[in-house]
Amino acid sequence: MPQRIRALIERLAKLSEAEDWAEDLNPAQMTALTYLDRANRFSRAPSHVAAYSGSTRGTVSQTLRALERKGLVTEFRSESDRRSISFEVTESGHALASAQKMLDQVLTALPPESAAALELGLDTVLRDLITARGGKAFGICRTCRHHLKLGAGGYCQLLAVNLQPAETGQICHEYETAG
Amino acid sequence: MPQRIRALIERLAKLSEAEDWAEDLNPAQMTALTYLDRANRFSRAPSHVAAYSGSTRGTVSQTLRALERKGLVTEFRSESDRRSISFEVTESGHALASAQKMLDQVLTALPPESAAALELGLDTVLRDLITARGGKAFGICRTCRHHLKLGAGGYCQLLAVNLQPAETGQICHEYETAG
DNA sequence: TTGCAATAGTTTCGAGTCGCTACTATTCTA
DNA sequence: TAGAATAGTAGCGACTCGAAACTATTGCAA
Repeated sequence: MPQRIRALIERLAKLSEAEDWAEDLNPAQMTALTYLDRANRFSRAPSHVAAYSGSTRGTVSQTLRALERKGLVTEFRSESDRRSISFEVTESGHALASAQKMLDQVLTALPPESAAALELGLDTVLRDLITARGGKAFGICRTCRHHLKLGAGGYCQLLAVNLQPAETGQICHEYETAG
Repeated sequence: MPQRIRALIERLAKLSEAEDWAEDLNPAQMTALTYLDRANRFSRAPSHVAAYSGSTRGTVSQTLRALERKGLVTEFRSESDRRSISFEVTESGHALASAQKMLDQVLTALPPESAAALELGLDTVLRDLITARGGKAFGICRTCRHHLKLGAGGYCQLLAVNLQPAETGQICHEYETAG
C-alpha cells in the first residue's frame, strides 16, 4: 500500500513537470519560480531556494541566472548584509508561475472535500517526511509558532518585524510548527 | 488550492527520489525497476516502460542496460516475436525494488483511513490526468474491463490467456477502466 | 583591533541524462 | 510480395546537476 502511494506521487509529479517545458522552463526553474512567487521578503535568497528545493547553492545559482535572463525575476542586493541577494518575481514571472496546468484543472474538478482531504493528507506526509530527514519545513507564515496576530496583519517574534496582511499568507523559510 | 496541492506532490516526489541515489540508482532507473517488479509478463518490454514512465524508447533502452549491468534485471527475447524483449527482475533487483523508503515509513504511520483516502484521491487524479493527456493508464489486471474471474485466478478476454492468481494483482499495459 | 571562522553566493568542470534522428531487424498488411 | 508499421538500438549534442574551489562579506573572540 505505501509503495503504491509513493508510485502514484512520483508518477503524478513526473507528468506534471513534463508540462513545464512548454513554458520554456525546466522543472528546476519552474520550482524556483513558483517558490519565489509565494515566498515572503525574508525568504527569497538563493540559499533559501536551495533549501526548499533540496538542491545546492551552486546549482540554484545557475537556475536563478537563467530565470533572470528570461526576465522572470530581478535581483536585489541587500543594504544591511552585502553578501545576500533577494529575488523579486517580475510581472511576466508571476504570470508564468500562476499559469494553470493540466494537473490543476484536474484537481479543481475534484469534489471540494476530496481536494481538502488530499491537501491535508499530503501536507501531513510532507511535514513528517521532512521532520524525519531533519530538513526545513517552509510553511505559511501565519501558521508559524513565531507569528502573532496583530490587527489585520501580524508580527513575527523571531525576526521582530511587523507584517502586512498579505505577507502572513506567504511562505517563510524560518517557519516552525506551532505545536 | 490546486497549485498548493501540486506543489506538495512535486516536493514529495523530489524528496522521495533523492533517496534513490543511496541505492546507486538514479530516479529513472528506480522507476523502471519498480515498474518491472510489479508488471505482469505481457508488460515488461522497453516500450511499456517508456509509456509508463512518460519517456522515450531510446532513453529507456539506456536505462534498462544500466539495470542489467548492475544485475538487477535480465533480458529475455521472445520466441513468437523476435523483435520484442521482456525483462525479468532478478532476486537482488526485487530486493532493491521492494526496499522500504522513508516516505513509505511515513505513509505506514498514517491512520489507515487517511492512507486509503490518500491513495484513492491520488489514483483518481492520476487517471483523470492521463485521460486528459491521452496516455495509457497502466492499471491492475483484476480491475480491468477485459478481466474475467475464473476460479482462483482469472482470464483475460483481450489477450485470450488464463491468468495465475498472483498475476491478477500485477500491472498490465493493456489495462482499461471497467466503467 | 585584528585575525580566524562562518556565511552567501559564484564559477568551473566533469559525469551523466535525456531526447532526437537515423538505423537494423522483424512482422504485419494490402 | 512489396511497403508500411513496429520493436529496439546507436550515437550525437544540449543540457543538468553536484562537488570543489574561489571571492567577498560578516561575526566572533582573544
